[in-house]
Amino acid sequence: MEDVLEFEKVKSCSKQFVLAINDTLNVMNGKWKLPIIGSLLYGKKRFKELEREIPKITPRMLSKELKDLEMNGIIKRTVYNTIPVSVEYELTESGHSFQSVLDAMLEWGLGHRKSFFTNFKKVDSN
Amino acid sequence: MEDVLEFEKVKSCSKQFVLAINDTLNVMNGKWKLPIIGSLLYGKKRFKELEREIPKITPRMLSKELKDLEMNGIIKRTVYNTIPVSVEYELTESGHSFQSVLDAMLEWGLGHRKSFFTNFKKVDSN
DNA sequence: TTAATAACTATACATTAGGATACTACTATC
DNA sequence: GATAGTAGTATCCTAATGTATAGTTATTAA
Repeated sequence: MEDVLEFEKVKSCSKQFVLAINDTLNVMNGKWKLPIIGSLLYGKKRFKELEREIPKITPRMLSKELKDLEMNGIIKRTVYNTIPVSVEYELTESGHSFQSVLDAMLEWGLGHRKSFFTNFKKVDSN
Repeated sequence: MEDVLEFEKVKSCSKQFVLAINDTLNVMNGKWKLPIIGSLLYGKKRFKELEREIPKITPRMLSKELKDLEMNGIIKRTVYNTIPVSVEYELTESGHSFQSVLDAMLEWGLGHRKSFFTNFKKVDSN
């Protein structure tokens, strides 16, 4: 309830509006962030597991994007003193809640595909 | 109802999942698409109006991004036979419905900022 | 006739993102 | 001793993205 009020309040305040949306944009920007988040939604993973699960990603890119996501508080990195060391990556609470954005994107994307391929393409071929 | 079912159905089908999310990502990708969509949410605008409303955008970028958005069925371009010609840009239905994605991004962004500046930063300064 | 506005386009340049490839340190296994 | 696995780094290079600046066509207003 309180959150809905705050949400409505902020929609009219463009500075905060822009900052919050920009934060969200930064979290997903680039070619690899969403695949990484998507993969971690199903549980914690190690570096090599992610590398295998995400087709065509190079270790350089994976390493860079993981650092980015960690700095933004989306994932948590844990090092275990095994020999050799193993490292696990998992989503933070914020990271998990990001699924709501993915859901909105999925829903809009599906609706848009539908209307795009019916309305627009037909008009185009006249 | 039907849409919710379809939504759930598709979440388990990763190919469509990825395509739809990628569509959504493409719509907002780049530095200028969201500012343009944001500006058009408040009503139709002409080229020069957009140029004035969006700080630092160059006509080259504005022109390019408008074409992109038009091709993707997000905005509609109308030319009027005034002298000299005037051109108006407005969101399509799909374009307007994109606000749901922006709302999700805003809501997540606000929540994330909150938890980021309380939890994370405090832990960081220990 | 010079300037201003609308709606762009053209050219050249700079920056950034991402890709290819090879390498490190450590250990275990064949 | 060679190979493989883990978790990455280091370099170099190209392609995509964005910026700066100027020019175009047409018309009206001073």
